[in-house]
This record gives sequence, C-alpha cells and structure tokens, in this order.
Amino acid sequence: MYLQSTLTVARNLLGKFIVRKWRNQNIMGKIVETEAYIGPKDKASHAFRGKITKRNTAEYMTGGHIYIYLVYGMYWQLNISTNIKGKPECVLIRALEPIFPKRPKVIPNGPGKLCKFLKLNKSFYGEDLTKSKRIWLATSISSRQASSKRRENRGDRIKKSEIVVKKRIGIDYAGEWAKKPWRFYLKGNQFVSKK
DNA sequence: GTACAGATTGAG
DNA sequence: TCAATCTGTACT
Repeated sequence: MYLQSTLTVARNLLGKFIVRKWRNQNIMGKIVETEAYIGPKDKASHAFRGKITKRNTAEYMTGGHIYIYLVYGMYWQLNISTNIKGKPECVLIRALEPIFPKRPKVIPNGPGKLCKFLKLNKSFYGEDLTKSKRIWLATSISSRQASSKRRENRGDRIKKSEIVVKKRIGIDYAGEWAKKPWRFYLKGNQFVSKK
C-alpha cells in the first residue's frame, strides 16, 4: 500500500479513513486532500538534494510511517512516508472530512487544523501506521458512529473522475517544483482547504 | 551562543 | 494583506 510510487499513494489515500484512538473513543476522518513530496529531486521537499537532518529522518523511513513536524512555530503537519527505506518521499495529509465527531470544534480543513482535530503531536513522530494501536488507516467504516452516512463512507470507491489534480500550496519558493500537479483532492468536497 | 526560515492560519 | 509564534538548523 505505502510502498508504491508517492503519486499513486497520494491518490489512493483519498477517501480512506484515519482512525485515532483517544480517551476511549475513536476520532475518525475521511481523507479528502493530499499532496506528494518527492525528495531528493523535489525542491519543496525537506529532503531536497538528499539532505538528512534530525527533523526529516522519518521521511526516509519505509512506507507507512508518520513524519510529523512543526511549521511556523504553531502548526503540526501530518505526513505519511512512502516508498522503500532510504527514499525520502511522503504524502502530506492536508484535509479531512470529520466522521466522528461529526461537528468538531476544530474543523480539519487544513493541515494544521487536521492535527488539532486528531490530537497529534511530536509523540507520533515515526509511528508505524500499520502497527500502531493509537492511530491507523481504514478503508471503510463499519462503526455505528458512522452509520448515518454509510453510503458516503465507502472509502474504496473513489472514481478517477472525482479526483481533482492541482499544483501544491504554500511552496512558491520552490520555483518550477511549485507548479507540479501533485495535489489531489475530492471534487466538490466542502472540507478541502482553500487558498 | 545568535539568526532566521518555514508544506499555516485567522483576523482585518 | 499580514502578523503570531517556536523549533531545528546553520552559522559564529
């Protein structure tokens, strides 16, 4: 799943569910927006030119690990490493559609707010999504909590025509790379970030 | 030790 | 349009 090319994974993640166990309840959201970062060639990647720092080592991990870091001193960014060990590629999760709670205080319609919604912080750095007991991915949701929207919650049924491809956000400094169409989101979904 | 950028956000 | 806010990194 996570070992394929980053662009493929970024696409495949759309419509999947993130489940986060927190205080005896499962916070859930459907992924509606992702971006691909493909180092070392990608200037917008933290691993541009193969740079290895303390901050970005998780990006080099084998697919399925969490790469989380702080930007602007305030906001966490949730990434999932992709491809094999040693390839600094990852997918940034930019927005979720809240499933539970359905009307959260913080709406996860942006990468910073998404981490607030899921109660994520540095303690998740390098977490293995395939093994973790506190956060994992699901392709569909069978829980009662999501039953009212069961029809929309078929995470594995995203059609190609429902995916919009655009250039990435907030990386104008990356020149040519900023124009790459490596941002994916679900057409018409109200929780996709703006700008 | 200091300087400074930064994959954002919400208020104005 | 713009400032808040702070960690990691690259310097001295």
